Amino acid sequence: MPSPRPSSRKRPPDSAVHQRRTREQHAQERAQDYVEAIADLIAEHGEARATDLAKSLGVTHVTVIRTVQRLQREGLVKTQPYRSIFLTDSGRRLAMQAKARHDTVIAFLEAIGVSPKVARADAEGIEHHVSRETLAAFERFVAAQ
Amino acid sequence: MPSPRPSSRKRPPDSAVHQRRTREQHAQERAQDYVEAIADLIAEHGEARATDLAKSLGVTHVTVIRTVQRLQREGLVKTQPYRSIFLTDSGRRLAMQAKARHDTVIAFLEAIGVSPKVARADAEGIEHHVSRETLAAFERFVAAQ
DNA sequence: CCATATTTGTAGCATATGCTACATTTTTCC
DNA sequence: GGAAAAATGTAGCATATGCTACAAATATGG
Repeated sequence: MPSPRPSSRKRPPDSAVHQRRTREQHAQERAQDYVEAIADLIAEHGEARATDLAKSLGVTHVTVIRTVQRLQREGLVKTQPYRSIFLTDSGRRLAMQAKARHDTVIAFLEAIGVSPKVARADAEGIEHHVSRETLAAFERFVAAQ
Repeated sequence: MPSPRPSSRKRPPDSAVHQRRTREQHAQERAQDYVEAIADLIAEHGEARATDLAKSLGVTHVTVIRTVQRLQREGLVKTQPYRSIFLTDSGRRLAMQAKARHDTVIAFLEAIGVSPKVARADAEGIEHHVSRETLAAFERFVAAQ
């Protein structure tokens, strides 16, 4: 007869599945933040430089350079030494998706009465953890206001 | 006259402040997940063992052992070699706070029409990024249903 | 009581991401 | 045109957190 202990289950408990999913979301999070920040800088200034990205993201230029190199390996950005940073088609798509999610979360939080300032701050983290279903519920709610 | 470039500002841009806050939240996230999982195991089985934590969290027992050692250094848990894992008063308080936030986020998502299954999955990540103000808005919304 | 199974612990590997220090390159300004 | 400032790049440090492999300790069952 099966013991109530999680260790006796064949199927991982939901908590493990959820935790793993959250970690996978974290693994994508940095890339999304970077491509979104790059897209913002390009839209606002025509170009994205490491020094500006560093300021937007609150890290040193070293961290930016390292991470941009990784994103280039992953095909999300394109850059050359001492040149601006550009988004690839993949990177642009990811940036648009991330921004859309970001904006939806902000709109939703404001719709339930959260101040714009706090909504923007909280959205930064929340945006990476909302599933399609939750996002759709947020959109329905905002549309119904 | 101030330049529009972020690099000319004396005050870091909001984006940098938000990003930094999100990273700080991530730094706390693992500790909260662990103490919450430990509290759950103790409540359900009377004790928390590394092997059970590993299954709950979806990682190997090695990762659990390492992280529990860190949490012990941080005063959140107490354990000895080959013994069960216990929460300190600090750890217990953190677990309760984390669980309360977790439960509020789930209740709220369900209240806006998200299925329980998806609500639980999304709450896992969202719970770490909601400020007090946002949580209060969630609670008001749930109470008004 | 002992063999086997399970759990725990260590070693050493990996990636990610943060930093300081310093060197090199580019840009700016006089 | 050249000095100074700013930006970029590398080296090497750090922590966190994931893993496999293997060894040691404990628990279980016959």
